Amino acid sequence: MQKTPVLCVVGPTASGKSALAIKLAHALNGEITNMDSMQIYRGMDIGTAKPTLEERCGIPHHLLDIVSPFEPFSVAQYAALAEETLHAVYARHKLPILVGGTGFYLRALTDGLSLGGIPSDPAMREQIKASASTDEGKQVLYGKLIEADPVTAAKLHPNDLVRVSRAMEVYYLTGKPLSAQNTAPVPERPFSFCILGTTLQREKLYQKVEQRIDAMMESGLLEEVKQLLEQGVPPDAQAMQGIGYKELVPVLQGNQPLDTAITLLKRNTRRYAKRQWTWFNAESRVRWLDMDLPESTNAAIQIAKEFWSNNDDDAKGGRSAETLC
RNA sequence: GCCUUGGUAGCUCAGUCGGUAGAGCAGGAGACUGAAAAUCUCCGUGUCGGUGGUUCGAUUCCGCCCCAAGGCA
Repeated sequence: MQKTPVLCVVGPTASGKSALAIKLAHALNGEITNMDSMQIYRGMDIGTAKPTLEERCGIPHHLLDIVSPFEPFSVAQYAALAEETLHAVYARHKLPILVGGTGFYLRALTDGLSLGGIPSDPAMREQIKASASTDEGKQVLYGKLIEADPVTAAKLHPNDLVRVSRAMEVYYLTGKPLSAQNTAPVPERPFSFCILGTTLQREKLYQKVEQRIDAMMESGLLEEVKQLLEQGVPPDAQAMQGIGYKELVPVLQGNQPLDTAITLLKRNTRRYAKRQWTWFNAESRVRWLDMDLPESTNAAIQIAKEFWSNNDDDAKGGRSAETLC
């Protein structure tokens, strides 16, 4: 079976993924699919640095604005939607370009995580969360996991409430431990990936992060957060845990001075970038490009062209990078 | 010019009744199977301002010098 070629652009936040992706799409007749866990949400534009219509330059962008900020969302949902989208783009003889900084989503696609088919249960989560609201509660919960699923428990730290909770959730829902769920071998992937990583020197990236956040504030990030709250999006909604949102909510509630919140926002973004580096550095297939070097864009286009022509006989040369809007 | 108080980790500071030092923040490294921008783990050597002296031994006590803040002229 013919595999669907997928060009990926990954990397830490503010390293120039979106801009590079748009150039690649132009040069290679591609369409972009979002791989960012926050840009999927509607009404969250400034804080997620979602490319504006103008920035999209007429390139079709998929999987942006597909979820209401009231709704939770998961990797499994993402993987299903993304697979469908990537195949559909390819069926149109366009190059599918996957862009975003969510490493977990990438892995779900590249490795075909056997996610087990047990969706989350909000009520169950609520209950588990309540039971673990204290330190003792956490210990008790972890103790239960040791009994129910020692294999998973051994892999998790007792403090990692999110994962301990999920393991218990699966156990309560199915009566079977999480570690016994995903035993089927992962089928071969219907995709062939070429992964480009955009990066910058650390200091330069951190500088760009600062500038970007100042620019976001000027563009009305506070107003955006305010609107979400006014629409009734609860502050503990999954969407509101995004960087830029969770820091500004207390400001609007009058519990935090704005300058403190901005300092926190910048720090959290730096730490996020660091986590993204950690994730993508561990992914050996990534071909890194220093976006501070002017030749990187053309190098990316070269790599992409080669990849595209090796994977699709119909690959027609698109326009050159210089003819952008 | 004189007096006072400081000068210890990138920052704010603690401490050593003389046996070469430690918190918070910042930062660094890592993990990650349906919350992933989430969640979690681990990581603290620095001419203790400089220089002489006392001492077996000084970052700690004493002298002088430099720097900073405040006060008096």
